[in-house]
Amino acid sequence: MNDLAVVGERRLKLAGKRITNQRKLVLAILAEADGHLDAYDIYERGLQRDTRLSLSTVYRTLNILKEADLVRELHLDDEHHHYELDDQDEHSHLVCLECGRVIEVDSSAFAEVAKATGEAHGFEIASAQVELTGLCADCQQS
Amino acid sequence: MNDLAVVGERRLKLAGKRITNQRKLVLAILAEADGHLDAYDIYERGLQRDTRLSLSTVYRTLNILKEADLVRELHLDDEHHHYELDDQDEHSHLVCLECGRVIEVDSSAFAEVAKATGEAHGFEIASAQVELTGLCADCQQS
DNA sequence: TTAGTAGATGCAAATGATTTGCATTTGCAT
DNA sequence: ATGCAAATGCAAATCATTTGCATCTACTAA
Repeated sequence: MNDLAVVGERRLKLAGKRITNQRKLVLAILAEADGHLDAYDIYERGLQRDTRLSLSTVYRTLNILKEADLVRELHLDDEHHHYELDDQDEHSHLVCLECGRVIEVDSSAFAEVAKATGEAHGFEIASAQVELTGLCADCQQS
Repeated sequence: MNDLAVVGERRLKLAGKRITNQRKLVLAILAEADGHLDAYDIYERGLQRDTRLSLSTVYRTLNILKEADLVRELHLDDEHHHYELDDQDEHSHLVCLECGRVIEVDSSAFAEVAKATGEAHGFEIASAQVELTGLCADCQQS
């Protein structure tokens, strides 16, 4: 099992939550994935390992993980949400309008600007969501 | 009628769309508002001026305006979308986690970083959505 | 200016993601 | 090991958004 999942369990317990098989499963899937899964993706992958998993539990678990700041909810498109473990390392998403490909890019530069922007308005920034859309290299040739 | 609404009508016509009373109404409401309306807000305000307006038309109109790059769809929370006229001037949103207040801030600095980030990955950036969350000055005192 | 028509609208029903009520199961503290 | 509050599965409920269809209307061509 991935380190990130272990950390997740620790933090869940700390938040007074029980460590159930389903929660371990969701955490493990999120930790193994390279990111951007939606609830149904997680449900499908989870079912392959344990038939004792329902879509509602996936949603409930995601909400708990979100509240515990263990996962981030992304708005990559407006169909449904996507989720990824919040591993604290600064990155944002580049979404190709043509092929839908999503790549992660370092975004420490954005974080700095965010902090400065917040300060200028008396805000204490908790998080910055940056979603960039455009055309990827491949799709620019059409 | 606001300049922005006039520009909107011109661009709608250019896109081969008809200028109907309902579309004028939605544009006018968006132009007058200081931003961040959701579909229902627009519907309610519209009804006060013209009973001939349905919620579906508001949604259909918003989608058309979105495709014509006349409005931006925001993801300020995960309840529903918010919309604002895309007046081309660079700004992003600061959302207070406590009171929900939303303020607009200049974001040309983000735009620059976005462009550079895109270039570094062969992407041609079309738009950058930046949503910052945190605690506003007032709410920090609690 | 007017008639014809494709495009737009209203209404109600459909959709689809997410949430919830409730009976049953299961972590985990004692 | 035991008990009970928390978690789960299922199906039904929600709620934002979309869509089918009959009716209406903006705009084009005569």
